[in-house]
Amino acid sequence: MPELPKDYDPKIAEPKWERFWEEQGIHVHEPTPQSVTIDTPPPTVSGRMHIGHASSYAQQDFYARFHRMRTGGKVFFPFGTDDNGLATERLVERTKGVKSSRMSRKDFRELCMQTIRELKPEFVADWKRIGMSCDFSRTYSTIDHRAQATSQRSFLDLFRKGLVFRQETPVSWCPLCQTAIAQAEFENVEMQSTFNDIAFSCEGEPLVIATTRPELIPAVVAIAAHPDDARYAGLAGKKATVPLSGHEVPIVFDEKVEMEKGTGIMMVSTFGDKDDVEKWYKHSLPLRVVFTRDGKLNALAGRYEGLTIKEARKQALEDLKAQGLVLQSRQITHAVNVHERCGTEIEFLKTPQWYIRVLDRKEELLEAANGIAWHPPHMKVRYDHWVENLGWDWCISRQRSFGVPFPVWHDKRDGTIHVADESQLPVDPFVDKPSSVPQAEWEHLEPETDVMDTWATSSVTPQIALGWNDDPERAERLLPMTVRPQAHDIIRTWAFYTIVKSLSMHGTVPWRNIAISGFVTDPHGKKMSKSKGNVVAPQDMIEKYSADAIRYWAAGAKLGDDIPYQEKELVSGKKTATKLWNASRLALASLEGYAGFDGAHADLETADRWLLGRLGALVAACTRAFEEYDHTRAKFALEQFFWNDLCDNYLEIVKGRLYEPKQPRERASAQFALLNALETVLKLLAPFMPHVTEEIYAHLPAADEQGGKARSIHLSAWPLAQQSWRDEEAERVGADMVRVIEAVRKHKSAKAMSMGAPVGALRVRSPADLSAVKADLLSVTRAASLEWEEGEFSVEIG
RNA sequence: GAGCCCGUGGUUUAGCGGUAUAACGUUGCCUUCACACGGCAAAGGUCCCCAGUUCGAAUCUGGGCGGGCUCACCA
Repeated sequence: MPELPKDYDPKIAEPKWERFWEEQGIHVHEPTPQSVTIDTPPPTVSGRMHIGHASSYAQQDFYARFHRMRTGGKVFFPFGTDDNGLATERLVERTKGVKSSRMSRKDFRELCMQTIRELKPEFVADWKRIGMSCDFSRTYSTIDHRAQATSQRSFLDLFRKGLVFRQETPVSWCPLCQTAIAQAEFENVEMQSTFNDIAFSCEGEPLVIATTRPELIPAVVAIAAHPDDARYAGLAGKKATVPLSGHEVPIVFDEKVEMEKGTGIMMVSTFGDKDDVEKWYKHSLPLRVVFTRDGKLNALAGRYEGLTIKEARKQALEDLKAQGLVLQSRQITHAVNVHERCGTEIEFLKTPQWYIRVLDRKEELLEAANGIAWHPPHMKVRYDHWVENLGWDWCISRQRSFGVPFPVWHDKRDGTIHVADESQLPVDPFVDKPSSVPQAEWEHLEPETDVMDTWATSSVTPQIALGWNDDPERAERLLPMTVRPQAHDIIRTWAFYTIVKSLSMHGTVPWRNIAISGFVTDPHGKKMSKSKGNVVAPQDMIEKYSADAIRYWAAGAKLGDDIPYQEKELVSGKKTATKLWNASRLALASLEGYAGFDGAHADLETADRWLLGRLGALVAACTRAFEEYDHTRAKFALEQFFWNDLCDNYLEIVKGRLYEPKQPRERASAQFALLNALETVLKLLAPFMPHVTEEIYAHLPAADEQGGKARSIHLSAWPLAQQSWRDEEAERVGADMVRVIEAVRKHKSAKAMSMGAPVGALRVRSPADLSAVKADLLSVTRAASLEWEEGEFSVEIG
């Protein structure tokens, strides 16, 4: 019998098994329509993995490993990294000390590619090191050729369906990043601001308007009041004169003006915010743009030209004060939309952009979400809410350089748009030419300079992973995928955009299930962030406690629930692994000479049938929990069984029969139950603790696995919930037996006796007949004798 | 301003109609015979508050209070 060494060292064993899995291709799987397919989130290459990643990816891996065992290896679990777009540009600028604006597009793109190549191996290593069972042999990047081709093909598909359009319209703009951004990239920040009452004039009469943005006064195109506001009814048809610049603007009436706010009458400029944009459209107002793309003021702003928005704000206010036009100023705190990546206040700029239609498809998008099972169900509300409140179509163009290029050229002569042919993807319009256009015409073409939003590509992760670009029909047979695991912060982006794309491209939802994980917070439930300095490096924790311990901790967090991170909680995973190791050591050592139990289930000793009955219930509970994405319930049930039933009670009960059997048969009975329990517990625990269970599994006797032992526990068959193991009578007897053991322990503890110390005669009364387990009870309690009679439970110890 | 989630011993948490689960921590005892990274035992809870439904509520309903998250508010 293969003996287990005394100690288990995860520092050696874990990397060893990770190499084994990879070398043996344990997780490699070519998907078929019967496969369980997982739309793994590609993490953004950014330094290193953090503890939040560790926990949410561990949770995904639980399902992958469970289903892999259940389906005999038919789990498609791809891995990719997201490494294009603004986040990557910023990473490259930071680590290389460069500015993209000072480099050529070509050089910057090359530097980005090179930087990713440098950082990626170490970055991906962290994912392997927490035991992710992804198929790393097909790791993709959202900027590699296949991803670019897939993204471009998706664009062409939508373009040909009329779901993509190009329009010059006011768009949310980040003056720092100098690009358009989408609604989903807004972040709200409370800011201090000054609300100023400014005197405009109307036919010689003062007209007081409150604003926080005096620098926008030169951009004012109208004054607006509520149609029901009696104070301003008389202004109908009149013109107001704008201070500083002196131009005249019409007075319009609009229900959206709040009468109670400020002075009840407001200026409309092009553009201060979303409402200005709305009024501009609604009242067909002229355009007076005072900003440039980099957030400075232009010639139309007169003497403010060249100042930044903030400088101009200050200067304009001073000028107005000097002219006595500021009647009142008060400090207020108000919410301002900023760009989530850089914190810069968002402006609106009329520029040509590419959009995907979503606004007129809200119904369809809401309906689609009903076709996906949300885990937990309440997370769907966030999606619904987002869709209901969409204010813009999805702007997918970015005025940046490191992204997937649009497969588009413009004809200089008449602006005609030419797109690439599907067969030539991926294309870079700076380098390639559209095959549909005769060569003679190429000189008239100029490339589309914008690149796509990173979400325009990460929204096709199912298609990238399933190889849709190479074989669309096959990929479509594999859709929808089984599950999308992701965190709740990107429901409005990643989940939403993926649904938009899949509906548009294939007319189906991208996945049948979506499993939303929570966040790891600091011990007080606050978000972790670099700025708060409360981030935790999982690498250190792996070193200290093992990857299995971190995974075990992550298994304690329900889907959707945030987990407060407390280092001490990693201890329990480590202890569980050690306990498992030691229990296995005992079990394997006591299997010496075991050649199977020759008999039917009913021939097993009662205590053994009790254990197997409990085990059967455990298997059923764990299986159902995993099927329902409720890993915490599986963990809880396992923990109970393993520590209480198996270790504390059963192992103590059968030691006598294992070490000093009165007859070989009672020993074989215990060995049968013990081996089954051990093997089953290992398998049920394998999704949570893949390394230590693999190490122990390798030492299990080969003969006892039905159908032979698998190469890896992770390819072994998930245990069946054996109905034949359930045994009501044995479970009733077992329960009372445990009560007797507890009573004796309590007695010994009260007398300060060792648990191994002998006691005198036991007189036991209990509802269940304990005569069948008398020998086991005498052995575990070390009692001199035992007398049993039926009755209300009681134990007397002589 | 709106929505969603949560509120159980010092901390984290299970249960979700019959007064409560476990871990960590605390205290005491126990080391030949898998494990002191262990075992046993003890102390510690008006299950946020109020009202209702019910024979009975931590569990259901309504209303508060507190925390977290999300969306809106940007003149």
